[in-house]
Amino acid sequence: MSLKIYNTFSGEKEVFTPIQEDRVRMYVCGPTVYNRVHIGNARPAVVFDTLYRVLKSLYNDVVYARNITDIDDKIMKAARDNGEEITALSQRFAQAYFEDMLALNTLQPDVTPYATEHLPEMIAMIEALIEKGHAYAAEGHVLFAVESMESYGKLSKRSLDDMLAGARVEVAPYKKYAGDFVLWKPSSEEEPGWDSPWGRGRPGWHLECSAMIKKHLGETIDIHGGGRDLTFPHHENERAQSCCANGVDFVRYWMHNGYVNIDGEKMSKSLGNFRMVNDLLEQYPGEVLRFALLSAHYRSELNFSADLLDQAWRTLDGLYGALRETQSVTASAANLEGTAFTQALHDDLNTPIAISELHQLARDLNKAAEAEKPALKGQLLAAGEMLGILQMDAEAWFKQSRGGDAISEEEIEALIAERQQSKKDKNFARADEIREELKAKGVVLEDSREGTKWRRE
RNA sequence: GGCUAGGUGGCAGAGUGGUCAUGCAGCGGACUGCAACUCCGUGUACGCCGGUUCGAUUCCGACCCUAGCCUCCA
Repeated sequence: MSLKIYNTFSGEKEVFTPIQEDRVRMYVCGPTVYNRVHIGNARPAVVFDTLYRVLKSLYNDVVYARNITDIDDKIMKAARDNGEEITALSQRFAQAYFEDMLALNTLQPDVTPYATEHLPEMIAMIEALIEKGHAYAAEGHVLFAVESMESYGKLSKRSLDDMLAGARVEVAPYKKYAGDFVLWKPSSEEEPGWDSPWGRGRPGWHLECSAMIKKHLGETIDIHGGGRDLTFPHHENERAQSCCANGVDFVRYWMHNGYVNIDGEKMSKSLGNFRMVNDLLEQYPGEVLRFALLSAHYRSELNFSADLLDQAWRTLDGLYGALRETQSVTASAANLEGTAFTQALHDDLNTPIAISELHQLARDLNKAAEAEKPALKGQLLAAGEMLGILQMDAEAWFKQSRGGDAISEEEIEALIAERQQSKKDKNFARADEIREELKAKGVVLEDSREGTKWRRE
């Protein structure tokens, strides 16, 4: 048993070894709360939630932190546009985020730190950086001097020269070097701000994660995750701040998930081609969204479409079908250790392979002799739990609404009863008529020895 | 321009130097009053051109194409 993780820093798949035995500290970048989140934002939440489940199955002491960025220029702008208090707006969208993520069956992280609650820690970190010669104050700003760090750029694999050669940004006059980034910036009267040794102002974006990681997880953590687009500049800068301020290694394993694309293009707030989780949840169960996100390997790009979601839904139907057929079977406790399913997840979280094993388990369960069913059902449920799926009551899964104004359960049951009588009377014409009538309303009937089951589709 | 990924069957999506991914859809069969579910069977797939090799989708090189980062961004 050994978990392997692809480390962005080394560019290789590595055997995962925690700093301390049986103890793992993981941090994942959470949302900036100025908007509902889109499905692309949901991907890291789902991916690292799955990793969290795997880690918990392997280690006793796992702490997972995911932050809320509640101070940011975009939040300030949104609040101004709405004529709303910043805190009211950020709290509203933080709450919305929690609801969306809950719908995707993500477990609650152990720690959810807020940027605005860590100003003293951030200011202390800046002071340490200035003291050690890695930062300087200029015109109310404090900047990180990237040239002061020899390995700056190593995470994102770029050299300062390359970056400046391709730079499309005007260099602010207070910067000593074009690549320097902001640790602290001044706030005007109407802007939110905190008192600091450099005047009233607010922190740069990267600083909060550095400060919160140090406070909640320690100076060196095991895993730091987030979307691929955070590699640079966000994580590169976090790394610079933390390494230089603390003088020790910052992160052992850096993990980055690929994008969710729409029509082959990255989905992003700035492109305006995003699909909001909240909107999608009106048409699809959260479990379908989650499954769709796990259907590709986390480092691959995932092309998002209605077709993808429909396929995900049908696939889950198939898996739930096996559970529905064995509803009377009591699942026995399962040990997934050493199974192909577990091996797949331990191989850099290969969820597509893990899912293919789920299909194998479902097929085995469908074919199994009675005596073998409890064990197989237990395995299927345990594997599903590791992926955060298949935990719903199977009957309820098939009866849940699939959007639109649906026929009620009472009406369905009444028609099924009528059909049952028609069949008894050998009135198959009427029986078929009812089948067709229900099918037109999105209800499929399945006859079996035990009676008639139905599901929406 | 610099840097980084990637191009797999109708679709989604793994993987590998030499019988098989897997799923959805399709087709054939079993089952069924009819269906559905389920089960069984079924597919000339690996961007293009060279090279290495007994053998390459998998290794090497060139080329074409796509996406991403270099600016807020999961």
